[in-house]
Amino acid sequence: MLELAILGLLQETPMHGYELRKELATKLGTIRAAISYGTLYPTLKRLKTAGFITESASDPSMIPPMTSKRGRVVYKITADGKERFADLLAQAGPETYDDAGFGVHFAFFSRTDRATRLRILEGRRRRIEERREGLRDVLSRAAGRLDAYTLELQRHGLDACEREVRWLEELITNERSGRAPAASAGSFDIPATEQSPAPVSGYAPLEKPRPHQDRP
Amino acid sequence: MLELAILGLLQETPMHGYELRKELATKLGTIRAAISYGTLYPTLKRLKTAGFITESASDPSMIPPMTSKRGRVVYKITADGKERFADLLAQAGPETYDDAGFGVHFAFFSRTDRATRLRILEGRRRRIEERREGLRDVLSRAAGRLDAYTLELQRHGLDACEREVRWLEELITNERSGRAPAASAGSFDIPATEQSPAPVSGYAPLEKPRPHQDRP
DNA sequence: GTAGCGATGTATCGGGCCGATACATCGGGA
DNA sequence: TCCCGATGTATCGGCCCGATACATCGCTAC
Repeated sequence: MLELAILGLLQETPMHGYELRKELATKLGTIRAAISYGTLYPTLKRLKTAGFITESASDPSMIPPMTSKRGRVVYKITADGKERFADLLAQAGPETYDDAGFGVHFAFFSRTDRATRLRILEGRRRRIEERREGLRDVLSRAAGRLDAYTLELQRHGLDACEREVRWLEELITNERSGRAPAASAGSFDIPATEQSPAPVSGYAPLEKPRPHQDRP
Repeated sequence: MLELAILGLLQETPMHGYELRKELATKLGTIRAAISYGTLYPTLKRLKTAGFITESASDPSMIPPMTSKRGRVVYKITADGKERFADLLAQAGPETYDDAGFGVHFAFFSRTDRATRLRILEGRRRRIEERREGLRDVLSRAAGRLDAYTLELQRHGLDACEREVRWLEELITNERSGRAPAASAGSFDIPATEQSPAPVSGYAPLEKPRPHQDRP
């Protein structure tokens, strides 16, 4: 799952590890607070071995800091990596519908075609509905066997499930009618670039590629 | 974290692995769908090595099935294990406040004294508030840099945070005023045993110990 | 001026947890 | 009778995390 996220970010612009972690944190802040380096670096190594990314020392012309010793390493996606990213984006296994997997896929929906978006949203809805039914069963059947705190936990979980199903329903409706996802709480507006044609989906904006500056 | 949950369930009644997994699933259904055997059995082995539980073949008088070969293994908590459980319940590290850790602790709140309950609820609230602030920062500062789907994800996450903070606030208020946690959505009532004095908290009920029957 | 501190930066290690898999028995329906 | 689903125990490879180590840079405080 992390593989998809890394490939997705590197598709926008090359980066070094530290930067990648920060971008990951802001893009996936809802899913996972901050990715650990103990995960990030081994994953990068794996991706490099698989030929999906290349690592290169940041070109010396751009470094005022880091005189020598151990320079920072800039990671860059390869053609194979882009292909891999597209594959991962489109294919949906069971792990696509758990909390982490769905979050990552959703975060890259602007690079996903509408059919896939709908498939994933519906798969996720199904998953949450199952969880919801499980909780309802427990609450109705096993209520007498559980203490008040456990019951309160289940109730809160059930509530969250119902809320998420409604959210997904709304998103699905929007997708079908071809509208952008900016449904609720309209206090933040969408950048004007949104109207310009985007590579895959036709309306969702890419991040404007910050030019990977080392120092301004 | 799983260690705490297993010890907690075995405190109620001895069980074998399969049963344990099912109980875990209903008690922690909100936290984690179902614990994997690839986690459960190694953990049980670890607990046994540490002396917190003992494993014994289910007594042959109770087995119509499983003629011989490989009988089921019944796990039982030891005195050390009970002590360990109490320790884990009371002490609160950083991992106590993440999603999984908090959920497990909360599920055993009926065996936790009120001071600890309050400490944990407040720690969790703090944690969620931090996440919430992070999301607000992203939404206000980096809004222009992110696409509409990513923004929608953050908005939904922020919403969930705010909701959870309110829930925690309610629980904290209840704790301070000495009320039971059955606040919202009162369609399920609390078993009558609740009035009887419980070991630690004074009012929250233990599960009624099902007599661990193999076949009725 | 210089000492320290926080941000930037790369990397490894042990351990927890997961999904896939293997193996074995039992009851019941096709 | 035969197979399927539930019950049951167990291992293996792999992902991911927290802790830890090490090194540099820029700023502030003394």
